[in-house]
Amino acid sequence: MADDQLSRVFAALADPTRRDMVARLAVGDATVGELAAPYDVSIQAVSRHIKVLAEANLVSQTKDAQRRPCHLEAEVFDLMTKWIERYRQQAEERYQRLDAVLADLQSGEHPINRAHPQQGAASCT
Amino acid sequence: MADDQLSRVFAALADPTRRDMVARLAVGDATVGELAAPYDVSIQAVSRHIKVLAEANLVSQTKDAQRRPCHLEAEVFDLMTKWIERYRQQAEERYQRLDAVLADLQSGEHPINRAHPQQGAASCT
DNA sequence: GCGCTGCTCAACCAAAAGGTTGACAACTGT
DNA sequence: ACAGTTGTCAACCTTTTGGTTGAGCAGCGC
Repeated sequence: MADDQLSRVFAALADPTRRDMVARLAVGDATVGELAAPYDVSIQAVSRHIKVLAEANLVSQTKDAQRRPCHLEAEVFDLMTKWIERYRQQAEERYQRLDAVLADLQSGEHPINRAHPQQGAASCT
Repeated sequence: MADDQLSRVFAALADPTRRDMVARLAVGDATVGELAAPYDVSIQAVSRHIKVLAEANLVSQTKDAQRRPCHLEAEVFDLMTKWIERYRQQAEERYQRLDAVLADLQSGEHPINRAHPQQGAASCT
């Protein structure tokens, strides 16, 4: 995995166990032990999962005696959403442009030489 | 990596090279060779990156003579966005509920026994 | 002070990811 | 028909990941 923020976030969420933990933390903070309970892996393994989530800034841990309550940091989600939204929109726009071209062709105005705006030539703005 | 859809998508996007390819495909379809050009890895490596993206249903490939043009399938983004949105909202709601509790405490009405809706007890609906 | 609880660190292991090179399949164009 | 282009598959290697167990640190309660 590369060590940039976005890669860490995606990689952290690529594991179903970790996604599950995020889901649990969304309803309320929980200690390491509480988080570990539902799974039949060692508590050390869970501790490491949490570490991965923490390094992706998806959760933060505070101190409460021996306990280390975990808290979900929802802001990082924005980073992902922004990335996703960007390319989704771009792809959609491109799709609509394609539709326009096809419609144009149908109307028979410029019969040839417009169907292949090959790769990049279409990057308006 | 686990083999469920969501895991595959997140894992696929955890690699900056693959994210980069998605970005390029958002502006327009491209062949394997075209996609490989900017990177100084073998074309086989790129081919495999594409395979990963394809298995995550993020791209599809068609045939054009020897070429295999890649096309971005933006729909899968919805899957991620939905997952993210769900837990972001849940976390936000929880945050607001906490605010309400704090305000309640401030007003001095129920001074004790409401500050710890411990883990899960707060799961309304 | 001492033992228990809660968690993390370290060493180790198996499996997976990501890269390489070499072979080769499929299609083009002459 | 044959050479060249484009892409994939297979074998191999190294690094990372996710799990294990054992040791140990820190804080609480008695």
